[in-house]
Amino acid sequence: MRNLYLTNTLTKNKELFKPVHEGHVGMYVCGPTVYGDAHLGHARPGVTYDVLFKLLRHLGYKVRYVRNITDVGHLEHDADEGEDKISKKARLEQLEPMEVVQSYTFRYHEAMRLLNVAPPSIEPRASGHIIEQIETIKKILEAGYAYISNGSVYFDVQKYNEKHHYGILSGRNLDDTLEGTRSLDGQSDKRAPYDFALWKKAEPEHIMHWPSPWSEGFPGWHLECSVMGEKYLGEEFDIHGGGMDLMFPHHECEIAQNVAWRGTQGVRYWVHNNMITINGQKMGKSLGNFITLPELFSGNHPKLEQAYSPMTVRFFILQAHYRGTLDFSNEALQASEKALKRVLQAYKDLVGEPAEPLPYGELSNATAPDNCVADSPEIKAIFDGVYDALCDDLNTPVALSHIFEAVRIINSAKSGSVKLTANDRVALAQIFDDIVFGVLGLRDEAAGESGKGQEVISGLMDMVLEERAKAKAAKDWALSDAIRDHLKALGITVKDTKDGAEWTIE
RNA sequence: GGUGCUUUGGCCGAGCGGUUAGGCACAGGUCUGCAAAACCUGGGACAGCGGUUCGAUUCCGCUAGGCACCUCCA
Repeated sequence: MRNLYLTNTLTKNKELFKPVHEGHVGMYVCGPTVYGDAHLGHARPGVTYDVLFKLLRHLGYKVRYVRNITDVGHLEHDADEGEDKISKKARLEQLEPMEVVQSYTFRYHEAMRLLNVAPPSIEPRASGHIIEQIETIKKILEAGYAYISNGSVYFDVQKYNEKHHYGILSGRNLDDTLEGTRSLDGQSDKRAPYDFALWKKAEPEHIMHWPSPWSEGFPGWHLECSVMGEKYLGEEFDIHGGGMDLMFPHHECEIAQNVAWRGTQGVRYWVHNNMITINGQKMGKSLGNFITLPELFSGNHPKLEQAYSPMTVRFFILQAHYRGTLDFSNEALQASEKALKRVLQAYKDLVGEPAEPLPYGELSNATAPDNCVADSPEIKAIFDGVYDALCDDLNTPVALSHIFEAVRIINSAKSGSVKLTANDRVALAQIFDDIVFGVLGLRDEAAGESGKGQEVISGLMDMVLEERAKAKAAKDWALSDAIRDHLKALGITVKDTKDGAEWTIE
C-alpha cells in the first residue's frame, strides 16, 4: 500500500498516515448547518474530503466516513445572546424548525450529488443525539470540568486549562484568547467570557427545546461533533476534517470536551481546508458576499457572467491545493471549464466515444495503484506522478498537471505523431478511470444519457452530417456552412477532421 | 491589540536551495475550402531592500501590501 502523508493541524507537520486499526479508517467531517442554501464555500470541504474519502478507499482502506448535519444548537452570535439559526429561519419563514432542516438538508444533498460528492457512510443529526449529548454533559460535570448556572451548563475553560492546554490546536494560549474575547455587555450566566455552553436553557421564545436534568433547553453547538464522532468512530479515531474557520473555537472546544470526559483528545489527524475568497476576501454569510451553489449552477447572480456546471466548480476546486485560499473569479471558472473539457474530450478520444475509436486493448480490471502496465516510460512517469502527488497531502493541482501530460499524449496519438501500444492505452485508461473519475471524482456531465432520445439524435446527426458531407464533396460551401451554423445555433458544434465530421452538444 | 498565514508571468494556480508544474489567455507555425479542434514552437514571474550561501524564487531579517482567526461562519 502506498504511503499517504497528511498535514496535521495539531502538529503543523506533514505526517505519514497510520490508522488506529490497520486497514480501516474512521473519518469525521463537520457538515453544514442547514438553515440556508450551501454556497461555493461549502463546496470546498465537500469536494476536498470526498477526494480524501475516495483516495483512501482506492488505496485499499475500509473507510467509515461520518459527516454530520447541524440542525440545532448553532447560535447566531454569542452563546448567551444569539438566536438558534434554525429557529430564526423557522420564525422568519413561519415554518416548523424541522421543515427548515428537511428542506435545506435536501437541497444540500442535491448540490453535493451534482458535485459528484459521494454520500458519507453515516450522516448523523444533532437533534437525533440529544440523549447522548445529555449523557456526555453529565460525564463532563462529574469530571469537574463544567458548572451549572441558571439552568444552563458551561464548560469551565479556566479549570481545564490548569491541567491541559486550551488552544493546543489553534496555537494560542488562554491569555491571548482572553484578550481578544469580546466582553459581554449584558449579564452572563458564564463565569468567564471564554467558557462555552454545553447545555442552554431555552428562553421562552425559543421553539426548539428538550427536557434535561438542568432545564428545558438545547445542546451547545460544539458538543454534537464530540458526541457523534465518539458514538460512530470510537474514542480514538483517525481523521477529523473541517474548514479552517472552525479550528477555533469549534474544534478547540471539541478537544477540550473529549479530554474532559474521555481523557484523550480522540483524533489522530486534524485536517483543515482553507477558504474560498472573492476579491481576496473570505466568502461567507456574515459578509454577504457569497454565491450559493444553485446560483452558481444556474448563473443567476449579479457577479456571475454565466452559469458554471457542477463539474467546472469541482475542477476549479481541485486546481488549487486544499490548504491554500482559492479566489473566485469568472475568468478562473471559465479557464477551469475549458480545461475540464479538454480532459474529458481526451478520454473520449482514448476509449472511442462517440465517433472515432482508437485501436484500444482490453481494459484492465486491475485497479492496483502500485502497478502500471504502460510500456511508455512517459506514461509510467505520469502514473507515478499522479499517485505521488495525491499521496503527498492531497496535492490535486500537481496530480492534474500530470493528467494534462496524459491529455497531450492522447492528443498526439490521435494526430498520429505518437504511437501507443495496447498496454499504454490500458494504462492511460486506468489513470482516467481510477484517478480522474474515481478519486478526483470528475465526470462527463453530458454523457450517460442514453435511451430512445439519444438514439434518435445520433441517427439524425448521422443523416444531417451525411448530407453536409455531400455538399462539401460538391464544394457547396454555402450549404455546408449553413448546416454547421444551424447546428451551432442549436448548441451542436461540428468539427471537420481528416477522418470526417465530429459533433458535440454543448 | 493578540496569534498565524500570505505576496509567483495578462489571469488562476503548483513548486523548489542549483535543471523554473499545469491550466486559461497571447504570438508564430503545421493541418484545413473556411471554421474549430489538435499538434509544434515561443515569450514572459518569483513584492522591495539587505543578509547567509559557490549559488535563493526557495533559508533569515527588515519594509510595504494582502488575508485569516480571536463573534456565527466551510
